[in-house]
Amino acid sequence: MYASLKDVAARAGVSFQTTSKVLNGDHSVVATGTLERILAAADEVGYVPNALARGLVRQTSSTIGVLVDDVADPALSQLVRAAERAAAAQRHAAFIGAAGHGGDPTPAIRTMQEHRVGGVLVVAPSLEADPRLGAALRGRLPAVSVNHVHGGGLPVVTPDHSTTGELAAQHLVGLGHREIATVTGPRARRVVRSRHQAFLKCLREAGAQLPARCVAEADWTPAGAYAAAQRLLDAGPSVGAIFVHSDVMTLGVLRALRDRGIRVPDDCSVVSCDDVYLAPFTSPPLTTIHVPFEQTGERAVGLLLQRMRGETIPEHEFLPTHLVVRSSTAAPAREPPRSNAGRSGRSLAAASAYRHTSSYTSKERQS
Amino acid sequence: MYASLKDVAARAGVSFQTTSKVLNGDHSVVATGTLERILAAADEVGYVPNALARGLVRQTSSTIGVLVDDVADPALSQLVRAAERAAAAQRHAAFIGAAGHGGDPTPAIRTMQEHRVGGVLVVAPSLEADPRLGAALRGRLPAVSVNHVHGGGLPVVTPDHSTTGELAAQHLVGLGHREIATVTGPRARRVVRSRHQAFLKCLREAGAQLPARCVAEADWTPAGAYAAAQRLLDAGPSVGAIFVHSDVMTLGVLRALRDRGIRVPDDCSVVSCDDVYLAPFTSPPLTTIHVPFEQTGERAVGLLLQRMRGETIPEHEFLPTHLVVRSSTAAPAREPPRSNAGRSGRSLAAASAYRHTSSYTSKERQS
DNA sequence: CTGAAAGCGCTTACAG
DNA sequence: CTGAAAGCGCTTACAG
Repeated sequence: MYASLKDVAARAGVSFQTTSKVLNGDHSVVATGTLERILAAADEVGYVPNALARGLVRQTSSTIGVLVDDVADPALSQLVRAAERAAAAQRHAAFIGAAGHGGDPTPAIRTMQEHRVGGVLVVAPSLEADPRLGAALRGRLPAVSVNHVHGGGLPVVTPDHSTTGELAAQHLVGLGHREIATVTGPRARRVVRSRHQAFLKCLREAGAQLPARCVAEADWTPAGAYAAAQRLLDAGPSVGAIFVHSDVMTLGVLRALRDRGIRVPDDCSVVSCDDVYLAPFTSPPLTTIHVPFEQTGERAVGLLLQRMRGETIPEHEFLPTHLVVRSSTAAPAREPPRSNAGRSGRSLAAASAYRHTSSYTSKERQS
Repeated sequence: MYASLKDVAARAGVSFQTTSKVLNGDHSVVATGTLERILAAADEVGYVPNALARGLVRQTSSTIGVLVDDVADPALSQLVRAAERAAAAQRHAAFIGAAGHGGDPTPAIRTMQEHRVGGVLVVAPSLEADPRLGAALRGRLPAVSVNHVHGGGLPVVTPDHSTTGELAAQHLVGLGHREIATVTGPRARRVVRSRHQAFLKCLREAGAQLPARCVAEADWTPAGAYAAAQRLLDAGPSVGAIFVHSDVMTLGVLRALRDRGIRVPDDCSVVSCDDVYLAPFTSPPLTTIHVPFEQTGERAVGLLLQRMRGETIPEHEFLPTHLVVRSSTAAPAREPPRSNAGRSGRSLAAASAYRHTSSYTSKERQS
């Protein structure tokens, strides 16, 4: 079906080896007439080089594998999109392989190995505690991960999760909130612990507290977060602000609040993280910590490609997050009046200290 | 780095050709002792077959390419996820290539060709009018598309878009609405025209009308839909119901309604399409036409794989959609009283005639 | 400036 | 039951 180098060579009247050199850009090697004949012949037969054969002889591959938990996750899909672009920009094709939701990543990695990918990008936070992931990769394949991998030894580039927790706490405290609660992701996750601990620490430093009944764990889904918010609201009636570990979960939290007639931000402020496309369009628009998923994907692939070229790359790299203020947070309304003046003063200062953005990602969609 | 067949053969004390046969499952061909020795040797050296070499000699490939507009689109990413799974289930690895947002799909297809994919799945509605897409594929590579491709000649499997329009119209009319408006996707798109025309036809049959000022076009983004809804509301004050061409756009429409103090569904009903993960968690939860993105992806890959095996497959296949009733639609409230009794009777009948679901997709997410 | 040789890791007839 | 040959489409020294 495809024309081979030999077909091109025959048509140009030269050997296929010479054809190979010319088509690989080594123009210095031939006389002008030959060059043109070869180029024309390649064009005429519609020559498309065979990357399989090339990979075989060069013992190197121009492909990477992207091992991903869930491409349909709004945050991960952004990351994967950026990763694919970065790979394509450096002329690398990307295999996509589903890690399989807490399932066994081994088959997907095995498939990638069979296809002799030059390296793999790991986008599988659900597998951070799975020893099979590191075991399958370590020492076998160049790899870069955007999440921690059990056993270590893999370069990691991630958004700075502790800053995320800090920014959320500072924002809430700065607005004057003291009755604070949080809906976290699964606490088995490092991201969750990083965010939560930094959040906690900041709160303590500001003299606010976070009793156990004000912490509810959820499973990253809106439904799970809905249930978690219910628990929170049942446990203690006076919640002035909630920090939620993802925009998608915030959908569930907002619904729980709405169901009880609690107004956001008048009765309760909500700050979350991620800043995915829906954040500017929830009701009300979300104040959230922007997590640079695109940059993470782009940078991770950049490092992976360096690594594949034999360069040394950093073991760990953090990408900064920042607060985006929209309309889901405000100073608390029904506090004792004595602190009102001071609080609103602080609140203004706090608001202007942060970057204010209301951009949203515009995107095509399907049928 | 990788052990080869020869390494395994040397260790087992047989020829590498015999090793090849055995490792490919042709156990009948050797004596029991040999079989065991080979299997053990392969295991010891950690043999991983080279798919590149195999593909080269077999002149066939166990890969497909997935050409996609935007992996980060909530609907397309669901489809892609299902497609990848279906491919993996049949032992095919998937390359992912971005068509590049209305840009040139040729480079991505070229890369896939270089890697000798066995076929390509097209998930690129934004390119349905681009002649380059069909030109690059037709007659060169087995392909199946989930959207129309300019010039035709490519098997297409899509959700049934005209039914989508019908279901929306029937639901609204059944509830008693007559003052209806719509926010459509870009009218250059076939999906949009199919949905819109069917919607229009159904409305007419029911004696409702849709004047031009009640039709606003948007670009699939929440922001675009927000602006479109503004135009609608500015043009004619009495809008009792809106049909929106996607859940994501509905985010913008709901915000526009909210901004004007129009309550949903009390003052205005909203029905949309897609039924992506956020639909049960908007404010209010969305009544929407469920579009089977997962099945579409799965089925499309199934057909592609058949096609790659040389089987004949249908030119066009439609997958059914269905209405999911949640809380964004209701019978109109402030109609003249004369028609109230009849309407509420109809409204009940209409509601019970449809499938009622409140499921949401639960999913893992990242870091 | 051009060509012939060797070989990447496999599979597939074909012999023995 | 096992092995030797040929060849998939390339690239990379090495000769001329």
